Amino acid sequence: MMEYYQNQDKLLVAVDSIIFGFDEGQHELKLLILKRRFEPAKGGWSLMGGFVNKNESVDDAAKRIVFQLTGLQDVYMEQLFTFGDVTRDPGGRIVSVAYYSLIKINDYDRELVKEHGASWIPVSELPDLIFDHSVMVEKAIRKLRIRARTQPIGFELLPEKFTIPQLQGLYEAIYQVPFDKRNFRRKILSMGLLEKLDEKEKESSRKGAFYYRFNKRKYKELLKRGFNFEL
Amino acid sequence: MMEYYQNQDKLLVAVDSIIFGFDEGQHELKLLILKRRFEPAKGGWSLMGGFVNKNESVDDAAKRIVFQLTGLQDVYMEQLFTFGDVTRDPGGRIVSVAYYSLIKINDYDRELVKEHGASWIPVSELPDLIFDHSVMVEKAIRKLRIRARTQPIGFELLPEKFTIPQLQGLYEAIYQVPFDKRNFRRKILSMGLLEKLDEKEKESSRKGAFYYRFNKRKYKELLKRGFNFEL
DNA sequence: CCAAAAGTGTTCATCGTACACCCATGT
DNA sequence: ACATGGGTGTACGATGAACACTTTTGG
Repeated sequence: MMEYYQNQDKLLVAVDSIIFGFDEGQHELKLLILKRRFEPAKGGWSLMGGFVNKNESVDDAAKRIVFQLTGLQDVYMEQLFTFGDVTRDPGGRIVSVAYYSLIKINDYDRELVKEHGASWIPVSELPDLIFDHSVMVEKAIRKLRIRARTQPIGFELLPEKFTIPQLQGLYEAIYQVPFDKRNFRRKILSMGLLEKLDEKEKESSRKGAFYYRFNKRKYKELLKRGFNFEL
Repeated sequence: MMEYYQNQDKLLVAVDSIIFGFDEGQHELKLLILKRRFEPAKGGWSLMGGFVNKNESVDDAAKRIVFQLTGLQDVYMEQLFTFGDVTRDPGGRIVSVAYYSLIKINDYDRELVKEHGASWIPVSELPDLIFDHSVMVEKAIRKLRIRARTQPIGFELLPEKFTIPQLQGLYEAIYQVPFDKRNFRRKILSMGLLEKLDEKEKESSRKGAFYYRFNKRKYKELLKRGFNFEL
């Protein structure tokens, strides 16, 4: 590639990843954070991060970081914000592009997570994080809430087949408030985006709850016609 | 500053600025763009941009860019998105953080704008822009619309005193749809954020329209009590 | 037969939307 | 007196919120 733009400062560009997971059993939204193994701030709780390489897009770097920690590819991931204060990292001048991603909490590679010294922590019990990472997390939660109301991204945190009560539990975990189950069911079904299956989930109740499946095709169709999802 | 993090790639980091202005007379939202004076893509229509210096925050760089072109400080400005594809700029590997800002279209420094070869173009008549700048602009318009409905940022594009019809014209320019004036007036006044003044604006009609002023103090108070603005 | 979660309808208040006429004034 | 934009009220339908009982079935 030709190089124009001489004599300009070059900076370290990093990616930090806010990885949300949902724990069906415990009705909680969790975050994957790790103990830092190097200076500065060695031993502090931190988000998973890494530097963007010269021949790699920032998006790809973010995917790589999540893959390194969880072994997962094709995860829902969205750019959050870029943090560019001069002194945000005492180890050097680093511009950090933060991403958040959603993973099904039972899918990840436990070995990789253990190797990196990472743990799942409920978002309501997070310790202080290094540098500006706590700010990143707060911002991510706010954005996640808006997105979950506005687009059906919450579904990414559940298995392909899920029950209405599970879905409701997920939304309650994201918003930290209880919903009325009649209203919730009516609203979500009235959009016509869920297919009822014949099968029942029988773990969590005697009666059993019917499984549903999200109809992605139909969702895309409706989008084209100006539909907008709103919980 | 100690330098940890050796042997990592450093990249050029740029800021690109999407500068919106509102033309009261013409009921149009305009964008400030310029003809590029250097390679690559010399002569193409471009956003105002520049590189982030080592000892300058990314936010400060964005403010600097807007100041260089318009002579304005303390402008409403918000980070839009970071564009990080490897080949987005054929002149080199550049990560660009895009910002958008709103200015009162009669405030800017005409000399500076002329020096830079910049022009105000209605958003509905934009030419093709270089690189990924058109994508940036589309994204900015989408975000501006959401923000304007959700936060009273539109007010930044009007003088301190404005009339209800002016405000409505602004929103119509942002959304490119007409609103019912009775409903608009009712809704905006029902929030209790506008103070009616005794003075009338007499340019645009025989009868004259009362001036109003946005009450920032009251807005912040309401925000604390969980109020949320929604047009 | 009982505990535990799934599932189901109705009422009411609120809000958004559609809609048409009078007012004030400068020329 | 008339043209121009400013200003006002009401009726109707849609939507969101509150609320309690029946069903199923494993133990």
